[in-house]
Amino acid sequence: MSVRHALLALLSEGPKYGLQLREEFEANTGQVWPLNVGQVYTTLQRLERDGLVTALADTEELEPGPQKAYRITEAGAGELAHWLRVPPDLSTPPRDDLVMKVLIAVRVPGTDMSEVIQAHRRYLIQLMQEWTRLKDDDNGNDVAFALVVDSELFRLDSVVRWLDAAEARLRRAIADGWNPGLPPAIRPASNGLPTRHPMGIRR
Amino acid sequence: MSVRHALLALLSEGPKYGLQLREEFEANTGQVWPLNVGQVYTTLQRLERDGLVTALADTEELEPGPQKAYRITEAGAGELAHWLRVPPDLSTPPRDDLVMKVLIAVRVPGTDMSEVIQAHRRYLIQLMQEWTRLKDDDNGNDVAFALVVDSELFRLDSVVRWLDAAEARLRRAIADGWNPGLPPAIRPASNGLPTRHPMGIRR
DNA sequence: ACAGCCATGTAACTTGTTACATGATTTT
DNA sequence: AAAATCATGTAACAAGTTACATGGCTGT
Repeated sequence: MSVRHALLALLSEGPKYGLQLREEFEANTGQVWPLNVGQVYTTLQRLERDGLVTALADTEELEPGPQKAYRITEAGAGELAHWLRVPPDLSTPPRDDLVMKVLIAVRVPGTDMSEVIQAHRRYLIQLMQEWTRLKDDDNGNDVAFALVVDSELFRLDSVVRWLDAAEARLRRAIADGWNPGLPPAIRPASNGLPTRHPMGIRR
Repeated sequence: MSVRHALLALLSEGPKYGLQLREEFEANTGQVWPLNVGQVYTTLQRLERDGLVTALADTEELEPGPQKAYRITEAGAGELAHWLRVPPDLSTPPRDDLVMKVLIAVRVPGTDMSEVIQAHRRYLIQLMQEWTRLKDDDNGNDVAFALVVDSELFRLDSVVRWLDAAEARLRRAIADGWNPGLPPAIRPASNGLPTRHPMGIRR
């Protein structure tokens, strides 16, 4: 969702072309987040269509050759500044695959919830160890790399801690006779109330 | 990406139809993760196309009416069991919008990195407070709600801690004379080596 | 009869993916 | 001249979003 703005930001330093944008994007994220070239070109097309960017005329080419450079526009710079200033709407949290898997595992007949949790926990720990080793090897040389790896390590750590909390809570709930998927009526009765999002956003 | 498997899991309890699947999905995630109906139908079509699910014949309808129920197949149950058992490949971490924004903010001329970080930090703290209040109000009544909200709280907390660490690290780096976007040559020289992903995956 | 909900679907669009096609330039 | 790599693009698909269309059923 933010590749668009990332390209805009790189272009705010001066006119650049497709492959160059990909290279700088990947360098700027410590080579941890690959960016496929196809998306660069389609995104540039959309940016141009939306007037945030303009293709350089042949007469003002940076270098001879097949490169097709783009320059950010006034509107583009405005959009970028706005994006930097305003936090995105996070009132409906993103669906998380692993959380979903755990919530679902307890409903699927014949599934050992703890086994699912522990298998994933082991995998997460292993990943964290590998990232930590890579970070130590780099030894703070590449600031972007350190920042991106840190973000991943912080995230993985929070997932592991959630897994532990979730397992404990589920154990307790099940011991208390909680049934995750109380067989719902085929056509559940409506209570007549509009569905209300917990954060107060009416859908 | 996992709505597909979530629907498969719900269908593993017995035949169900579109709107019912959406209702149970949202109930199972504490009404925190909305699921749009259109996606339910298109996902069911893909599941049927892939042989993981079959539409019930009219002669075996659950109830008279316009509902169109689906039943999980052997292949579907197998796919579901596999998904539950095997952790997903996380060796290339997902791009995170906020991390990207910070990495980019330091490159955009005329941007106060600390201001961007602090504005987002305040917003995250506020969100965490709202979720915490909602969770307290519910008082552990809805286990699914508590688990989903916890996952969000854990995640937001890790983001806040990353923001703090990132700001400190960036301050230090800048003080040491680090320049995020050393003006790259228009056509950067290739070092001849294949781009290597940090985790060892060759792209 | 008609308003409103239940239920299924489709259209148009964005973002992202992998894979392939096509030239231009540089290297061997 | 051939091979490699630089550079731009397109096609096809998956997954997600919002919005709209269409019918059946229910309650007033």
